[in-house]
Amino acid sequence: MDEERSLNFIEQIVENDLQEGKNDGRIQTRFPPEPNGYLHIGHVKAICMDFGIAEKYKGVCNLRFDDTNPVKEDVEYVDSIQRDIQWLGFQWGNVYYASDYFQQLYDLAIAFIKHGMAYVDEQTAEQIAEQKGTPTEPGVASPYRDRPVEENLRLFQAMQNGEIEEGKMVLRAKIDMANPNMHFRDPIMYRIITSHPHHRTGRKWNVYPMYDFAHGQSDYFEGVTHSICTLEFVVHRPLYDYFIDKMIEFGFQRNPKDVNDRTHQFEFNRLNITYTVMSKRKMLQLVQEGLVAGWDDPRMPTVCGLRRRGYTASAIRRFIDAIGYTKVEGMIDVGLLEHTIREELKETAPRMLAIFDPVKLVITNYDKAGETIIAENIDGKPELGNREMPFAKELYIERADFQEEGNKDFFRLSPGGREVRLKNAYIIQATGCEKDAEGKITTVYATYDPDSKSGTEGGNRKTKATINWVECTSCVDVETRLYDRLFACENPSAEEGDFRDLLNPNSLQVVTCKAESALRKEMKPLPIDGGVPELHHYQLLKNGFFVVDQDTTAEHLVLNRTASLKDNWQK
RNA sequence: UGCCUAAUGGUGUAAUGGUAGCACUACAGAUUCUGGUUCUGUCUGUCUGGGUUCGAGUCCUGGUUAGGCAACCA
Repeated sequence: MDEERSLNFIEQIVENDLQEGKNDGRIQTRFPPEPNGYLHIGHVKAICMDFGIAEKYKGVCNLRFDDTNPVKEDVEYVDSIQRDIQWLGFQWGNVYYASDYFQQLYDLAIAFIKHGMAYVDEQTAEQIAEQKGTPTEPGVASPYRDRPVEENLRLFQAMQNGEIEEGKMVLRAKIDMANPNMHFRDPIMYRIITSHPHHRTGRKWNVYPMYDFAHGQSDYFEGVTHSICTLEFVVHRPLYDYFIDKMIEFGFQRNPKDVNDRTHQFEFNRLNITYTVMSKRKMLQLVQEGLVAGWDDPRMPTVCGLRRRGYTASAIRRFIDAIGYTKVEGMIDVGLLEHTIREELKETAPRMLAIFDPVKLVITNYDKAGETIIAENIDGKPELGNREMPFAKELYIERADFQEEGNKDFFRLSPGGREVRLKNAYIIQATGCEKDAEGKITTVYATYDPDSKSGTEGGNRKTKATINWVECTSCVDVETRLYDRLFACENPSAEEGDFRDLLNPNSLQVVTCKAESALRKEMKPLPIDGGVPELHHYQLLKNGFFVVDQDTTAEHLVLNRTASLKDNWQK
């Protein structure tokens, strides 16, 4: 019997609403990104919530682009957002745009004016900000606050007709300049934008609604029942409700039979992860200043970055599932994200041998030619197939696997020391080494036991260590990009000063290693599936999980390290 | 000197008035043809004062601390 997983607080609200028969048992959510950047893992948390609730309670989740600010938005982002959501494995009901509602919102604004609840303000942005007061002091009224309705109507129409210069006038809701909630101090409903065409409506509109005058109404027009967002919008909720109340009052009611058929906003905690930044502004800066290679740089917390790093959609979703939803603003250890991808890849990623810091090993008593070893892709999982490994007298091994002077804590090769297994092959024993003029070891010598081959009866002998090797003539050079955390400190956003000074200088290390010949099959351009390069994962034994990078060509194989293996052998 | 949120091991999250549990991390031991994995075990927690109750992490109340709110951004 499975332990019943407890509901998060949003699911509890939804189940209560369902029990009470709200909205006729209808569940509708939406994911409302602004198309002004690439999706990051913080968005994924929202996506899993919005789509997850709809899926779980047999409702629908629509994708709505909140495209009310043409200055910052672009179709490029519309496309990438859709691609990323689909890659994550979610399916929306419809694609909507806030710009679909520009006419309705304009009509609604006219209604506000006619009811004496909105006015055109001609002050500068600075003057308006100044009059807003502070959280502890009330604001003061604009001199234009009591303009006659007809004048407001005329001026607002002039704004839309393009007769007024950008920045010269705004439409404000007439609410309460002394309200303890700053958002109620006559919030701006509309501003003029003529400098940029809208990516969908072109030059049709010269006035554009602000978030607070667009978001709730858009939810309402669509029939959203649960409008779920992050905690920083808690203070907006009263205004969200206010505008919808007025809209119903003014006869813009969606379902005339039922005043309770309406949307409510709920808020959960935003995702913060150690050693990274999640702000679009900072991420944009990293990209534009070339501090990372692009939005899909494998160090970036973007969906495309994580994907290029080798994170699978299922691992990302399991991570989101593991961290949960609450109202506590916390900081998630990036180690948990790494744990989820290791958990998956350890079951699925074929193993390969590669040598990162090679030294030649000569097996002095080996004289066979053309020997090939058959190795399982994953030990103990024959169903995942096997591969061929050429074996010969001369191999490369890791420099760190040989010590001229061993000790009891060192399990690997040293002259006269322990017997050591060559992975999937023979047991050897070091006999000595050769050095160059600087004293650097150039060759290690060993003898092997011909009866100790893996898989044979004589091969059952235990050794304390097993080491990596590749055969010298067949191995292939592979560029590996070894990634580490982007920032050197846990919470870059909390530090004083410029966040760029906190970058980890060693977040990318490029090393060419010698990998076993089986990896040659990857030396071709990566197939593209649905606009997204396919992910081919490997574990380079003892080194970590790697994924084939899209820079790979027929001549040049590039592997990104997704995550290292845990290493308890440090001292 | 405002309004709004919140506070459970190092981190994240459960417990919905009735045994403070799970995951990650850390540490120890066992296993292992990866010093990985796996298994076993250990450490560590209800912000604080008062109240209600047979019983409070949970309810009430005072405090403390942290975060959000003063864009013609979303």
